[in-house]
Amino acid sequence: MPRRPSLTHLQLASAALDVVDRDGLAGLTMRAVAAQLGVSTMGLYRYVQDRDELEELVVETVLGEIDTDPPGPGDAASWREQLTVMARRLRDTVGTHPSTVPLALTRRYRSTAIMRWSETVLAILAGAGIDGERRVIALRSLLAYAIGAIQLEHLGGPSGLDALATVPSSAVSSEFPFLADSAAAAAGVTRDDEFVGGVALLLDGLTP
Amino acid sequence: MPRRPSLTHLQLASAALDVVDRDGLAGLTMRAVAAQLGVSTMGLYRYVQDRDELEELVVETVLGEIDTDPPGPGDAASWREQLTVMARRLRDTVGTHPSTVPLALTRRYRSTAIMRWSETVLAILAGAGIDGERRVIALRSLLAYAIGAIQLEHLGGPSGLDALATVPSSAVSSEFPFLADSAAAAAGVTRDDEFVGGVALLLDGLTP
DNA sequence: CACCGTAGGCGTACAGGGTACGCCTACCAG
DNA sequence: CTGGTAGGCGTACCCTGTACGCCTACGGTG
Repeated sequence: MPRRPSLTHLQLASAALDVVDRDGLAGLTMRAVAAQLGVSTMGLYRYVQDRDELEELVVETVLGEIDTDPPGPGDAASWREQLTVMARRLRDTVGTHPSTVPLALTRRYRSTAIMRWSETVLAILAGAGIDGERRVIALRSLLAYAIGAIQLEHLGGPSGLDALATVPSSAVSSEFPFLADSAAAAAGVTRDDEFVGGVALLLDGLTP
Repeated sequence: MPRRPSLTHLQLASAALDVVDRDGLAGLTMRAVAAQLGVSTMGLYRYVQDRDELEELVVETVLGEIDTDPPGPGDAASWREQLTVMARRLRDTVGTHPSTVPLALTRRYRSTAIMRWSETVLAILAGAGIDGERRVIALRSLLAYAIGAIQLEHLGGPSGLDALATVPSSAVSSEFPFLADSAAAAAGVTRDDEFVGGVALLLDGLTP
């Protein structure tokens, strides 16, 4: 069995991640990644079937950085706090590589990292006495909320709140009075407040 | 001012939407849309700056189909029911064109359709006596949840619940016991239950 | 130590894709 | 009838992803 492979999947993934972080998602090209590695373009196809598989690798790498250990009772006493920590970890980790957000969230992925995250969340929910279908819905809701919130945060809030806060044109104000009003109120809400606030709503809903 | 434009933006948009619904997102090509309209490829650039703008047009068309009239008291008496109706409308409309989901959710859009939706939601929230920053967070949370849920639904649940439900391999079961258990419980939960269940959690959180 | 089969490595080439550019042509004012 | 204006589009270019086939390094065998 002559000639060992000279690259590892991990090298591939982090090279690709470097490219994305530097040149944005549009810059993620087989040629660019190959150049980053000092390898010929086609060399990549030794390690990856497809450009698709390369993207999957990037996503897995990013998601793999999520700390999925159960939050120790030291860090967070109540299950509410523990779930908040988990949600934050997901958001903060993905937020470290903003350009990969569309990738991570659009891709049809069956990520083991997300499965580990889900497993820990389910364990916390179980500890809170939430079971059966109720627990299924809780997990999906938390995940759905986190995904959507990350997206809104990084792709420019389509609610228009941010934009309206900076440019409250009177035309907009008259057609969307509530939106204009909310834009003003939104000025006092940080991204973090917003994210954690939404998590709190869900958790309130879970609390009997 | 000789020669009127022979196409309207609406024609462009619906041709593009036809292409997407037929050939999937990958089939959305300047050439394909042009062919659909019986026009030369470059003809499209009379109406659209960019492929990007074409995609925006598609997104706006889909989102424009959302009914953003306030749900009449006839349809839904309580504000909870009204908000549920609004969330459902968003989800159901986007679900009509599944291929556009990555587009609608990935794109950095400042959609007037979403603004109209937001305005109506804010009005309902105001009617429920929810004001100020609390209302901002409520809107963002509902929107974030809806976006994430739509995504999970159409891009293959990354929680793996669906996959696990059909293939509960023992290896997975032992490594992810809670996930395996939840997969079984998930079998009894329909997509609709799941979506509305998450909305209910948020609304419970909003109810004092 | 020579050799050769095997499997990794990569250069070339091609089929799409987006779009810049410039000519052609239909229309309307005079 | 005619000239100018602005829409319409064919051509051509560059940039992707990737199929294909040669080249080369290695390690077991004689």
